Amino acid sequence: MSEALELDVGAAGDALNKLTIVFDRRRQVGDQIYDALKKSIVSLQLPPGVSISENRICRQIGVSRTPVRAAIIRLVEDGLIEVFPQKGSFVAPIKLSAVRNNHFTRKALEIAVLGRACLVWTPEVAARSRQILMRQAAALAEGDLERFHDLDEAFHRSFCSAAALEGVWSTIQIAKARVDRVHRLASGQGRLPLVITEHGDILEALDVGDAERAAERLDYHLERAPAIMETLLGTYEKYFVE
Amino acid sequence: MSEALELDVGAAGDALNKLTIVFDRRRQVGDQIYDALKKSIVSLQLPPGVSISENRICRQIGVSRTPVRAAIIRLVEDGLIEVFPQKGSFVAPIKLSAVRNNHFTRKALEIAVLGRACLVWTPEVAARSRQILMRQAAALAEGDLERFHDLDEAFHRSFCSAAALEGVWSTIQIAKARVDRVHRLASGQGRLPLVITEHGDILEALDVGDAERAAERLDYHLERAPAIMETLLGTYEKYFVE
DNA sequence: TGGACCAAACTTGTATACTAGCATCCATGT
DNA sequence: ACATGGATGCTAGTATACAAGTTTGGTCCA
Repeated sequence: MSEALELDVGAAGDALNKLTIVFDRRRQVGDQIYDALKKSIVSLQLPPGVSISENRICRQIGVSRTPVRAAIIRLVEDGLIEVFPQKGSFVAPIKLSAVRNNHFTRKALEIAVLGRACLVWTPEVAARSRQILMRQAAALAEGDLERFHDLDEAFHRSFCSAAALEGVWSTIQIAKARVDRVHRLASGQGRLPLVITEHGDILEALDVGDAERAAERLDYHLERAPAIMETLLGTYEKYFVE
Repeated sequence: MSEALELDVGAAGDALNKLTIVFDRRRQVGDQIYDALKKSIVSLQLPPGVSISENRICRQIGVSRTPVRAAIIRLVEDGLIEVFPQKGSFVAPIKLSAVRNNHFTRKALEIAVLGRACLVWTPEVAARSRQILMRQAAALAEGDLERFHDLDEAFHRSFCSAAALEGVWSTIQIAKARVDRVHRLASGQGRLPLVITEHGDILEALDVGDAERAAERLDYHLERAPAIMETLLGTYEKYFVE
């Protein structure tokens, strides 16, 4: 049993951003709010600076403040929301220093995982990654950006599965969440087809067992977003700090 | 203004574990409870399996359930507490798979950071790390284990400062928290003086600019705890799962 | 003595009420 | 006109009350 609710989260004076939450009574309310808010923030549907008033949100989706607060606590931990006691809670700006640090973190971990994956790279696991890549290409062709990003995540995650290091993914995911908004901004530049190409390059290197080249290709792939970021600083000045 | 309170957190039937919280009215209650609980869990003062009843804790330290819940939410995120709805909350057992994954994570990140630190290794930053090491040796000589572990953390963290990657430390810290209990168990084996030696080895390699050897020494240093863990599985069987 | 059942005492999840700090705006006084 | 002070309504932090499910322990009966 589930019901759809619509959440208006527009900041005063800003354009209204609508966030739809489909409630599933079996899952805890707090978890669902967390997922919905996180997705909206990472996808920039809730841009940096927007007010996340506990009262307004809980009124609009018809629950109490308690589960909303639980979700916000976790999002603060994720670095996606900033809370100023007695003043308000806001979608965190994109901190340049945090982007640098978490980009480093993500790259170091993904490259390390890739090294392990290369050691156990078999046609079976290769097929799994390649299938995700093909679905990602299809999503791009259909213009389904949300699915594109979901499959992008699945692709990178597949190396963790291959290396039997699934638990490392949760850490990568946290670092990734802190830099993903930059990727989203960068993806507005029509470079999405290159993502498919670069993913393919990584798989090719793995297929021939060239760990070094695979790592180099992954490095290159991940390094392009920060480079593009520099060019975005002017356009989206409001989103960034430091 | 602050006041000291004592918290009995003994599980039914177990020996009582006392946790003292010194409240500082300027800081938020939830944050202080989080710090206190985290420290007690990581230090094994609150061993795996112990019940963390929200009601009992909030009654004993004289606050409401709300800030206690806030702390628990964050500790769940850290993997240190498990919550079973309508059943109870307990100090999480040490999951072998999680230890493996987070050990991998921590090692990959610390080695990557060390590589960067080596590039900018100057006598000044070397002196900072070496001073921490000396204080750690002093803490060991005095038998102050708590300070020993605090300074151990400071030592590892100093490489992040040196590499201007302070933000990476927060990620390392999370992974570290998930494996630290193993280190604590292993430290009961009288190998603490070796920690000082190994830390010194890393600094020596950095001093001569040998990045590869520094990484190798760090790898060796971090790798010994999991090795010892195998021998502890029998003794502390109750603490582990999977 | 053993088993079944029920009640009471727990657990966490959620809702509501209250507190204290901060911002804004309007009224008042100079 | 301008500055100041205060009422008002916002914020998050904390406290309390209620709901719903689980465990436990004891009692009653066979």
